[in-house]
This record gives sequence, structure tokens and C-alpha cells, in this order.
Amino acid sequence: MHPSIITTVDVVLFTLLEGNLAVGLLRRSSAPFEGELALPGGYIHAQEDASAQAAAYRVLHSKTGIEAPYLEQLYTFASADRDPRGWAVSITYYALVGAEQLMAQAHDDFVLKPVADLPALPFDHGKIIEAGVARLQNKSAYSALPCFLLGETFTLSELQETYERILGQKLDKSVFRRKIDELEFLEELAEKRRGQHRPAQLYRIHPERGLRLFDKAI
Amino acid sequence: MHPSIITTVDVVLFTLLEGNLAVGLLRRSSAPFEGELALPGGYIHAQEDASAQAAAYRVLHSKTGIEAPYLEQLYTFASADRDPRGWAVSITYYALVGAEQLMAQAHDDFVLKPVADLPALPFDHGKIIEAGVARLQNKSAYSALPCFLLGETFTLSELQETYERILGQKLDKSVFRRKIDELEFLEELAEKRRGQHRPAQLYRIHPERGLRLFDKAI
DNA sequence: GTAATAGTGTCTGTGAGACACTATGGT
DNA sequence: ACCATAGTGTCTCACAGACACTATTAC
Repeated sequence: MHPSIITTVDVVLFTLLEGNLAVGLLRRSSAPFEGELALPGGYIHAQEDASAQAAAYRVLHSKTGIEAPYLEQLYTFASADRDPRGWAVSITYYALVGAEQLMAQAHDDFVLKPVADLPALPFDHGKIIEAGVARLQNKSAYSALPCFLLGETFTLSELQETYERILGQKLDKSVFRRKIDELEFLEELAEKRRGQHRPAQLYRIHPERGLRLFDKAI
Repeated sequence: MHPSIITTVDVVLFTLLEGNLAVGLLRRSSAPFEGELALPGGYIHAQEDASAQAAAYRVLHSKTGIEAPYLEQLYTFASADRDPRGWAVSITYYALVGAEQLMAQAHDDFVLKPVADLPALPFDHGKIIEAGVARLQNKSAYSALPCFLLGETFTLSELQETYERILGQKLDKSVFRRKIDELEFLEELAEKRRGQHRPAQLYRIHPERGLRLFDKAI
């Protein structure tokens, strides 16, 4: 067998921190780069993991405590020079989770950093996050993906705000609602969200319906 | 180090065979599945390959003779059960090449099969090709990708025909030309293609300009 | 009532699609 | 002259965007 190729998974976990897109990082417990903040990741365990996706779920859950409602393969970074230990393959995934669920599940040492203000990161983790942000933005423009950054239930205003944060641009309320309506991926709930003013209709992602795609950018 | 994870690359090479989308296959020279048709692929050589992409280029060129003008990472298939030899990672790539260049470069044992009529393939190569076709179709609808299935130079009618073959639908000539025009990724050449009737303007992909994207489906 | 947010109605300009038209070569 | 393909012009309908409007609650 060909020797010594390291096979790992790394996960970019996104959430909204005070309305800003943020990623979860952990301090590394061992060399290389011990003590530095980095993406949660780890070796694939051939005996334990049925697939790389299963490995990503395992690593994310065991290292951070989080069970993300959305997780998808991002890209595979594989080269001789990205890891001081040797030729390394990292199958990367990105995951989305609502802030509330994250706070409830995350271990104490899990750190959130806004993507707009990231520290320098070891390995090529900076590039990985960049790729994740690009993918999230791109896919959000054509799909219902941002729903997964909210809680189980949410209002249309909250959803619009989330799209605006991710895409970095204001959207027209009327246009936004028309498009969301057309996709038919939300289920109207019986309750409303009550605040200081007129209560807002609550929605959740329609069970039974997968991730819908727009035919044009939102 | 964790033992015995196989790390390979596989390449889905697309071309047009009499106007139909086709993939290139090779008879395997060793077990498992010796003698069966399969995607060109091979182990990553840690000593030789600087990156997985470099490995894909090396494998494709050394096994088939082809130097593809376009090659991009597709997806990474990684699980315990996809290869009888054990836990296996395949970083897959898809590549595009014009029929003319393919005929000039390909080794004799390289076989083209139309994607509409594929034989059963070993491993999960059927799934890999499926993913490649889906990606090609999707990306073609939003980009200049189909250019790479033609030769160095081509007419707008040829390009439109190629889009129609990949997307599986007729396109309006006038609309098609408007959109191609807007992208500004073609360079008008001095020559024309002469046939039975009115000669057609020849174009090539503009050097210096990368792969342009439409903002809507073509 | 007033303020503030939720949610809807309507007008308009743009542009995709449809299709007819002109252009230019071979025979 | 005629045919086949290359290439262009134009009309229209749909719809995205803009924005004003109404609705409903807390206070």
C-alpha cells in the first residue's frame, strides 16, 4: 500500500452571532499547532466510521457537542504541503445550526468568531472557511439554506434579515415574500411571535420537503 | 497513524461522440474487477504528486494520453463499503475535452461510452458518473463550460448545439446569441467556417478571461 | 390615538422568449 | 434563381423591483 497519507475531516460550523455570520473554532489539544484555534476536525476512523460524512458528524458531535441539522460536503483539500505531518487529505464539510441550539449543546471550550474578523488560523483552515463562506453565500442566493441558521420556528422578517446578513445586501420585503411563497417550502404554524408590536406569523421548514432551489437568484 | 485507508483519484472525462455526451473508460489491468471497464483512476503518489489535482492530471495523462483543457474537482466518495480492498477515499474530478483532441491524444485502449447508454460499472463508478453529469448540466446552464467540449475554434451554431445536447432542450437562436454576447467571453477570429452554405463566424474562448458565469440559467 | 412592525396591492421598466425577417454563401 | 444556414430586428407578456398602502398589535 502506498504509505503515510493522512486522511481527515474538518467541519466549518456556521451560525449567527448577534446577527453576524460566525464560525466555530476549538483550541487544538495536541501538536501540531497545539493550543491554537482551529476548525474542529480529526482523523477518519476506519473501524468506526461508515463514511466520511459519518466521520464529520462524529467529529463535530464528539468535539463540540453539536448535532447540526444541516451538513454537506464542501471540498477536499489534499496536497503535500498543507500539513507539517506529511501528505494530507482533508475532506471538508460545512454545517449550519441555529444560535439557540448551539448555545444549548456546545461544549464550554467551543469558540465563535465572526467571519468578518477571523484570526490567522493553522494549516489551510483560513482557505477552508473562505470556501465555506463562498459556498454558503452562493447556495443561499438560490435556496432555502439560511433557514437552518434560525431556530425550529421563525418569522418571515427574521428569515429576510438572515438572507440579508449572509448575502450582504438589503432585499425588498414584497419581492422576498413573493419568492419564498413560490418555493412552497415553509409551513405556516398556528402560533405567532409576539413582541412590542403587531405579532408575526411563525413558520417552520416543511417536513417532507427537501431543500428547494430557486431558478434565479433571490 | 490510523491504518489502511486507501486514497485514490478518479476522473470522469467527458467529450462529445457524434453529438452525444460520452465518458471515457478503461479496462482495469489488475484486481479487483480486472478486465472490466472503469473510470481512469489510481492511487495518490505521495512522493510524486504535489496535490490531488496534480494526481488527477497525472493519472489521466499517463493512463489515457489526454491532457484535458478543463479539469475540476467533482466530489469525494469515501466510505467503508465502496471498495473490496477496504476503507477507500476517491477524490473525483471531471474533465472536458474536444473530440478532435481526444482522438489525437488518446491511447488505443481508451473507450468512449455515451452517458445515455452506460454498462454496469465496478465500485461506485456509476454514481460518480451520475454526479459528473449532474454537475456538468448544472454548471453549463450558468456558464461557458460547454466550450471545452468543442475544439479550439467553433461557431455559435456549434456552441448552441452543444448546449442543447448537454441540457437536453432546444434553445432560441436569438436569445442564445444575446446571452453569449453579454458574457463577453468569446473572441471573434479573422476566419470563418466554410460549409455548404453561408460561412459562419469562428470564435474561440477569450484568452485572459476566466470561466464566466451567467446570473440566470441560459 | 400613536408608534412600530407585519403584511399586501399596484405600477412600471426591463428583458426573455417567440418569431419573422434579412444576409450570404454554395450549387 | 434557389436553398440552406448565418445572423438580426422587433413585439409582447411576465415579472422583478420599487414603493405606497393597509393591518394589527403594544403602550
